[in-house]
Amino acid sequence: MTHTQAFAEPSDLEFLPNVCSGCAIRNSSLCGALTAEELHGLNRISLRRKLERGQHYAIEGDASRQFANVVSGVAKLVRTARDGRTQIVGLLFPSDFLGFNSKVHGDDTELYSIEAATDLQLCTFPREKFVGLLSKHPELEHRMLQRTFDELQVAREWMVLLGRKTAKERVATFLLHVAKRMKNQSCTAQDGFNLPLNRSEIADHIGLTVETVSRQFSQMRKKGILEMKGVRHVSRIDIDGLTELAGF
Amino acid sequence: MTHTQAFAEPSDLEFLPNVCSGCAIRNSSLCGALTAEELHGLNRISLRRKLERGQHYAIEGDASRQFANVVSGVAKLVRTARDGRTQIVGLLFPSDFLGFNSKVHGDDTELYSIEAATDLQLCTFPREKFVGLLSKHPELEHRMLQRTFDELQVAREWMVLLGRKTAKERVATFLLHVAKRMKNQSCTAQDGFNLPLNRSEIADHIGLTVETVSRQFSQMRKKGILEMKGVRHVSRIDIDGLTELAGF
DNA sequence: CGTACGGTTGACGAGTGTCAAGGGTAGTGG
DNA sequence: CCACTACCCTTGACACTCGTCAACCGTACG
Repeated sequence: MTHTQAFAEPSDLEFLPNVCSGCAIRNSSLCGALTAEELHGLNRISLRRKLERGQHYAIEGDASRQFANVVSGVAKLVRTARDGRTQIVGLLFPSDFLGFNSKVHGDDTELYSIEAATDLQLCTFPREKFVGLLSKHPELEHRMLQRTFDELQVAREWMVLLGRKTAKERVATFLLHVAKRMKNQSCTAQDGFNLPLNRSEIADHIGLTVETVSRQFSQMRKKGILEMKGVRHVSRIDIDGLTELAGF
Repeated sequence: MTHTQAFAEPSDLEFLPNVCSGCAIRNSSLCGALTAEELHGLNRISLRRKLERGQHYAIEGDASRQFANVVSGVAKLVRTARDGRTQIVGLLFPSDFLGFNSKVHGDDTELYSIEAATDLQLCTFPREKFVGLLSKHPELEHRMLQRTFDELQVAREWMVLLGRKTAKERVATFLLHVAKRMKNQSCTAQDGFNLPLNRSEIADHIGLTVETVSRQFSQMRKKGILEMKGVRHVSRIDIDGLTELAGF
């Protein structure tokens, strides 16, 4: 653990590659494990990519050729059945990493579709190059491991939600979870946040129908636990009230 | 990637520590990343531990001080609510690793109870020593990463099950999953396998009630998709039939 | 201004949970 | 070896939450 994980000092900034130097997730993402010189190397093989809400970045079953960091916006991991049932198995927020869906080596197929839930900016790199970096930088692999544990942790909490919680508990848990992740980023804590998913996507994430989600929102608004401006913007939530409702 | 991952050759065997040399999971577990000499080191700090069905290895909220490999038997990761609702968020089969529930470093508390679902043999090591090994052996960390991805993958498939599948689909998926994992190990493929969970535990794993699980078992037996000898032993399953029922 | 899409609300129904009773089975002790 | 007990499993009757279907509303956009 000899590696520096320090936040970029002003003196460091001038040495960062152009793209990386202004990057909002420079330190919170995996890249935080890399020195300025190493970032230069990564920057040469990386490509910024913008997607609009609803666009697909990858499709379930396709070969996966790229890795990426989420720079801004929210992406969703989606599994869809032939009969139309869908489940969102993960949300990716800024500084989250995507593309490692199963095996680290080998030509893999995507296990889930990756879609832009909101307008999205990604920083992508070719698969092989990144795997090469991994084996050269133990600290990078270490961060990756840590991140994967965190994702596993989130997935298991979601198993509890999907397996045992009531509709009300699910919506409360969802709101708390999103609030936590949205406030960690650019959005100022004061003025609430925009939901990264519409009602139908929320339903697909917490295992309900649109109608049930909508009804729960209405009830919570009526009780004053939740205040909204429009259908997407949450202007205030009662954290304690929601925590009470969230169960477990 | 200079490290050998070769299966133990006869000539290697004499150099293995006593306990490790006869270990059923020597190569399939994380230990497969270590050389004979390294295993000697690990063996000195490791401790075999046996638990009977129902015993707790760790309790949710306690500090976690050990890591362990499952040598034989099946362990379950359990979350229980104050009102009694419980969800099993993971099953650990032989060669699976346990104890890394969130942070790699730091004094962590267990996020789930770990219980012996069947009679269980573990190979345990103190937390700090193992973390030390990790940083000295990139190959070990690499395997760990791979394994964690696999677990994440399983967790997400389970999210699909818990979020969107019907009772029948859940039971079918569960049977296929368990059959696959049980047959990979000692049990001879011919004569079926014993279910590692009772009906109530199965219910807690797939998000149903005991009664619903029982009814689905009965229906499948009636249809001839499932044959059992006693309540625990599955003597035959119709893989294609179950795959059909499993959905998605 | 019209259209399309997403959101909300209501009426109703289905699938699963709840409650209750009875049957098997394994383990224990006489 | 049998009987007793406790626990697990199974089955049935009924209830309830959430899903389905349908209508309507609001907003965004052409």
